[in-house]
Amino acid sequence: MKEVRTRFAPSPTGFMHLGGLRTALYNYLYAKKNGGKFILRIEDTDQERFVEGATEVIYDTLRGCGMDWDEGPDIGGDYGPYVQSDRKDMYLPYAQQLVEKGAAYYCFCTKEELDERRAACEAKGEVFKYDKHCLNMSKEEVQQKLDAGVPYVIRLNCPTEGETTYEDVVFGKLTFPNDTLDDMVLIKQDGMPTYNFANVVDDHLMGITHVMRGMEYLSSTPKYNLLYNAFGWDIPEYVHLTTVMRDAQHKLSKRDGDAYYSDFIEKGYLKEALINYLALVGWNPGDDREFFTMDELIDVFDIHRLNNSPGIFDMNKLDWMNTQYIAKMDPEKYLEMGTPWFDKVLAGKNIDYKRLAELMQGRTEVFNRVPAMVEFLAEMPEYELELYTHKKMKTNPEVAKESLELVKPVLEGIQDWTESNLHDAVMEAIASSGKKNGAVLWPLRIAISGMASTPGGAFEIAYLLGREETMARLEKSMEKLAENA
RNA sequence: GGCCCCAUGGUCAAGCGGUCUAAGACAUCGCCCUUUCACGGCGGUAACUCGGGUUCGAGUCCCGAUGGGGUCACCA
Repeated sequence: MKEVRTRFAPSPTGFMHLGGLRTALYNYLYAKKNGGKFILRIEDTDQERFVEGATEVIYDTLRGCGMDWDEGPDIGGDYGPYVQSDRKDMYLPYAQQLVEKGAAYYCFCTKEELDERRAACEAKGEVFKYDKHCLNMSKEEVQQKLDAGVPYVIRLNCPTEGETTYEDVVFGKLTFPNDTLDDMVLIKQDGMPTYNFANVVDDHLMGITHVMRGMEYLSSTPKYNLLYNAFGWDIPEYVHLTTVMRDAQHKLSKRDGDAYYSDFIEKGYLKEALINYLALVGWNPGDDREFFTMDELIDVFDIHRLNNSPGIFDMNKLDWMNTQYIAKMDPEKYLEMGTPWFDKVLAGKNIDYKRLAELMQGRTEVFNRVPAMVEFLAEMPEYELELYTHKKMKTNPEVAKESLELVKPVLEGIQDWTESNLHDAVMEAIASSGKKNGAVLWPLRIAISGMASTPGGAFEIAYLLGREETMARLEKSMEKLAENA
């Protein structure tokens, strides 16, 4: 059996779209699953779009996610170069070969002429298709123009009758009427190949066996096949992937800040969670498992379980999955990742980050939500007296006042300000007072945090705050209670 | 608009003619646990787009309608 060779062929835009990342992932998984090769090729035939540092973004993202390529621009390989602009001289001869075979032809129509004809067509509400105007030019006439240096493009000569059928792994048999096929340009006026042409030539030259790409290429694939056939090359297996959507009618988009890998990383999503979730949009293992490491994905990945209907990228589920990954991560790693987020609001506050991290790890959904959750430690927030009212805890401002009066001297008597000392002393006082735990602990926590919910109970918060700050906050809250009594 | 693709709960989805009075997960709701929140546990609400066929039998096959998406560049 032939070695499986897949490829990821992004154009360097400076950003990695999640849809693209998923395409890369599936290509990677399939290659690894079959002991094949995963190739990275940069498609930069459009010189006007060149973006500085864009290839690095691609490298960093793929490597960061654990998708190492076997051949690529930076590491080479037997089929290089792997950057299309470095291969630009390779394409014209292939196009000329097609012209000789009669499968393609020179076209001297100018852009302006074409635009005019296109506009006229649209005005009549018709679909514009190149009319093969230059197809029947005599050989001599063509040569004459070529010799005279008249600018030209080379076009594919598509059939106008019949239909083309091909097989796609996820969509099955696909049939297109030939009269909808446009004579696409193969070589542009500047001598560079078009994306479509370079793609076919490169895929063949690089021995790509499985072409996995977005389904937006579904309807141009018949033209690709025309090319393969004209050259007498083997047609690769096609695996068209559905679109990753934001909702039923929109793709993930740049505008909403939810399209790029970097957007998510900056918000504090873990790349492992992102990859894991992304793998599940449009594919499933056939059983109930949802958590996978890269190696596990390689193990279970099956190209035949790819879905053929578009999937919506569910932020809710991503959040949930991210929460799970964070909860399971190494505590030291959490501390390391969480520290910059703590620093945003707690820098210079002398808070025990290690303890804070322990308390926060199980409550963190996405790191960018961390600062808002811990900010109260830096400064006591303004709060409403209503916070003291909690039916289940059997407390209200009245009860709170009493409870705090009970607890204050106890706290003052604690020598060594540790959580367990705090706990033991206060619990003992509560027990001997005959009060309910909640009726004391809820008010205490409110009094020193000003928050309905905090990343820990009264003792944890008191510990984090330290003795001095805790007592200061407590006294202030007691005054507030007294004033409003 | 032409052509192409798609169609199970709010979302991801299992299902590949009978075992579907349709699995699981997220979200949502309720209860339990608990010094808050969260975690966790238990339970609930919630779907085969519609209409024709084919068949003894259809979520599963066919046709049509509807809805959604894609594509129609000397962009990739």
